[in-house]
Amino acid sequence: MVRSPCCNENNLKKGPWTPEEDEKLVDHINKHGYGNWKTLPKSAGLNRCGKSCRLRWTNYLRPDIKRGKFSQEEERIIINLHSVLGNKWSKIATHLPGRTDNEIKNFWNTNIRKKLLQMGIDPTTHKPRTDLNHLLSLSQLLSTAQFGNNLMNNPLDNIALGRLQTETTQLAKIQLLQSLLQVINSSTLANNNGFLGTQNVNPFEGVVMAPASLISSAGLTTNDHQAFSNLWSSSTSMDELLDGIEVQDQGVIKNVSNYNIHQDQNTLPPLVSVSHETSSFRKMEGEHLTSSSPPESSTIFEAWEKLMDDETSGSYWKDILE
DNA sequence: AAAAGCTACAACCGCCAAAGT
DNA sequence: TACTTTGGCGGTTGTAGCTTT
Repeated sequence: MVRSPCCNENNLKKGPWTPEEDEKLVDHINKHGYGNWKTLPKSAGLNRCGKSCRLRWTNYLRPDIKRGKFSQEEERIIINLHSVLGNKWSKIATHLPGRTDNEIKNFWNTNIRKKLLQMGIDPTTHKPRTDLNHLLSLSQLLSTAQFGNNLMNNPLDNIALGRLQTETTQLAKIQLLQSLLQVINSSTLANNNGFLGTQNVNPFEGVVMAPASLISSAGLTTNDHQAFSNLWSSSTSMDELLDGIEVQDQGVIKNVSNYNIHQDQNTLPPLVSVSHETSSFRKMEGEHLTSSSPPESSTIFEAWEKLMDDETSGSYWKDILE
């Protein structure tokens, strides 16, 4: 049986609610409660369907609704719960007093989802994105890097082109690094925002989880993961970090320095503690986090932005862009 | 100053499950 | 047991207000 939408019955009003309608609804519910939504509009003197009244009440007029911006704590809770529950907005809402499922859903779609996508995280699975669009950006930057390198083989090569090549390669190198950071960040986000509260995780878990095509196109081998891990934790500045990465002719990572540490080939790549006493992540996040407190989600989201704001790396970017 | 584009959010739609008859 | 009603949920749309060009 196909039912016609209730709001189409008897030319009932649709669209935005007026203050007068709100007042009628609130007055009626305050006096009589809301036992039957079907009959409520008529007895309240509203030309609306019961469903519309219920939505208006539960999503907007209810006295216990908390309005205003979501706090970072609320944002963290939403991400945590979403990673477990998925798009079960009503269930998520039960953990956030005063917030409605609709409000949380909107907040997710307009804010969190975009942030996760920008970080290279699939908002559905909470894992590094494997879709074509994301990989496309990587392949594009690899092409750019290759373009820069091809100039070197051109007989018309000159000083200007050489400079262009150097800068293009450098930019590609940074962008490759950014892609890696996205993967690493997303892994760290998943680990730290999960319920496990893991203190010691391998930041390269995400790299392992990343699509093989991305890894191979970036020229990363297992040894590179290890080397990059070492380089990452030992670098004290963006320059130092970038200096450790050598880009190959084809624009892929040719070599990552700092192979000297952990060269026991019979062991797995070393875990890098996210306590970050010595890591660049720690440096990026500043000193406001204690090693015992779990990192806030905001710091994960903002990690790259902070890296860009960093005096050294920020000017580095500025130089490149200029 | 105006048009176009973007963002946030209220509201609607259609489906589903539980309760009622 | 079958059918109907009702409430709830998640996806989607419409639009007001803001920002950018």
